[in-house]
Amino acid sequence: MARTAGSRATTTAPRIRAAAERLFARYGYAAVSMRQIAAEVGVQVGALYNHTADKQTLLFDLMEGHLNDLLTACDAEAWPDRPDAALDAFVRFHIGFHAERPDAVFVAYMELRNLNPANFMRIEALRRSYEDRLERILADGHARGVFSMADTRIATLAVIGMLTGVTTWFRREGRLSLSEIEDLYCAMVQKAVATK
Amino acid sequence: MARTAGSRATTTAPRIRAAAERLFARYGYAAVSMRQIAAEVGVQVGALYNHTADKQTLLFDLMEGHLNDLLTACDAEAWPDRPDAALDAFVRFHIGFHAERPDAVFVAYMELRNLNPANFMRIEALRRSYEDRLERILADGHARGVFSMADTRIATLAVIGMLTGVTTWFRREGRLSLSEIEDLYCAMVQKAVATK
DNA sequence: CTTTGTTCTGAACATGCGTTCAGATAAATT
DNA sequence: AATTTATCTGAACGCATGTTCAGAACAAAG
Repeated sequence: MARTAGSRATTTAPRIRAAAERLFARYGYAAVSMRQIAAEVGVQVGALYNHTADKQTLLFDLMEGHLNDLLTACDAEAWPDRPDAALDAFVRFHIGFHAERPDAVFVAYMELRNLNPANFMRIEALRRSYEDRLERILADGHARGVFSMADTRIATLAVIGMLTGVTTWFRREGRLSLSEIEDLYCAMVQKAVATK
Repeated sequence: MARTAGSRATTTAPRIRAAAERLFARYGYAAVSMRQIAAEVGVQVGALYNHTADKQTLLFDLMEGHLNDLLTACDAEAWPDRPDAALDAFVRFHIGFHAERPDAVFVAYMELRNLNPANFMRIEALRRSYEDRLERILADGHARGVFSMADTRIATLAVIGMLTGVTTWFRREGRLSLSEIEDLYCAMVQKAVATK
């Protein structure tokens, strides 16, 4: 037997990515073998190499894809002009976007050390670019006297950290709905950076 | 050749743990081999098994040791009675303690998925126990009318997330000193949970 | 219906893995 | 000084790893 009926790259390639994302998120990049990914897709190991150069590239493509999706979705939002409204929008966007793709988020945040230096730098640049969008909102609010924080960069990191934490414990069946959680975080973030 | 001069368990065992912690933090548990750890210690692979049952136990012992240190240090602090002062103390304690041992923190937060279920439950219980110490401060402040947050549990998770984020970017040679960072976070955390 | 190009299988490659163990050597105890 | 115990070396175990490749099977194009 060789090639089976109905096999096509446009089908197989995304299935490989999906399987890799699931497995990397669950067990970690280094702990997952190409054979496990192949088995999940229902294909022999060798076939993977028709769709990816190697395991490292597979990881990088997942991360880059996720961060590109994030930036694209972020730029597609309708951002209010008022800084406090924009900050609310950012909090809701971040929590919502991340809650929808926990596996991608997990991989993008946990597997950085498994990237080679060149790939690491590219991913870091994308992440920094995302953080900058929040930093701009905070800096704008500060300039217009709506927010008051001693250090805008640290405030950015603090808010990102606070929001990203949600991904580690949020469960759809949990006590609170996503929009309730968004409300709570909006309130806390606003107070944290508000003018006294 | 066999056993070399000056070899003793009281020396070797901690060196194994230290090497494992460093390597696990840098490359991840699954990506590090027992042979790498042995080479770092300056010993043959087989010798590791005089000091640890297996690789999994080595990981678990590192995590458990770190969390026990954390809880012990936390309980040894002199906690002010006033909730706002206690919260400040917690912020400073958390940031300071974690900044001193970045490798242990990294391992304890990133390698949870490499624990077997029984070990995972024990580590999670320790972590939850630490979170409870913050939650008690917040709940106390809420009861005494000093703090005001819609949901104490979520506020706990938000603060922990915010503080833990520091570990991912803090560098001793960075723009701000640790105590400056503690000051900034104290201010933001206090505002986030303050009565309006 | 033949040709062309794509995508698969199945097997192989060298290398590395966690773990075990017999035997050697050093330290501790008597 | 002799004996016991702890700790190490060096080699081996079976198995898994990422990657490659020849050849087979399919889909699409002419």
